Amino acid sequence: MENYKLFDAEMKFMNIVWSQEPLTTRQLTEACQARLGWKRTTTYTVLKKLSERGIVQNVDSTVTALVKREQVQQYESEAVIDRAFGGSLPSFIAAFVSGRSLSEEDAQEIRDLIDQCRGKES
Amino acid sequence: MENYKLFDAEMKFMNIVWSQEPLTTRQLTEACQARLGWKRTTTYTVLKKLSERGIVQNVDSTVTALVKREQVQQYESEAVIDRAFGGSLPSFIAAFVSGRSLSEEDAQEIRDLIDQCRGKES
DNA sequence: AAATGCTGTCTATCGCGATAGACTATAAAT
DNA sequence: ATTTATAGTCTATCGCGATAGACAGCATTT
Repeated sequence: MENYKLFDAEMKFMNIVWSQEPLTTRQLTEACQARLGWKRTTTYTVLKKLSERGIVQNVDSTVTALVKREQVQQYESEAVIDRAFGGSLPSFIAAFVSGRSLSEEDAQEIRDLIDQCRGKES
Repeated sequence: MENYKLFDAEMKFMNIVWSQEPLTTRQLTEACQARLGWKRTTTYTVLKKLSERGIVQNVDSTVTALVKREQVQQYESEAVIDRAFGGSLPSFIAAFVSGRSLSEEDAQEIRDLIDQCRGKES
């Protein structure tokens, strides 16, 4: 638990892990081959790197995530908002929806999130 | 107008340009020195790169942005949501607000954005 | 004219992410 | 025991972002 920053290749890799875990290293290399076009050893290289960082685990050829998708997403959301939006969530949302329209489902879900988030601090 | 992707150093640079434009190259190198610790030539290198990509302009030692902050923000918001949130804005917002609370101003601003975004398509 | 100063470019170094080939270890099959 | 297959590591290459030093062009100053 330190650095949840994932680089592009790592993020693609983790998206596969999260959506299919637990999975064997064999399944993993095959999935990375099929979906990302990676060679077997490339998958192992990334796997090793992420294992050392405590993001995933490989025990007896079974790979599982140690860090939840939500944790990485929390990091990512904060990072981009700091980096390009001066820390403002409304700025981010304004940018995303500009020229785009939301489905009623998404709109409602967002309203709920906002309402639910209010009214629980000093 | 093709690729609005800005790398970290470029984003920091552009944040200075956007917030102070128009500015002379001298002012720019000084601002980058003060705020980013960059040497003069580093600023020029980045400036050149971004000029070639049509992001900024340097005419008679006066630097101005050719691409608006909003355009880059639009790109950034879309990129991160694709990359890590499966294209879902609600997922992004949920991640960002988790464990955090919003000011009433931000909350209201977001509600307005969402409402305003609704009801303008088929 | 020589020296100084400022604008701007060119080239180089460093680190590192992305990718993969060569190789080792071990177990199973013949 | 030897071959074959599978798991995993180590090392290497490539590209490129980040950073900056050396240098050239051109005014202005002395």
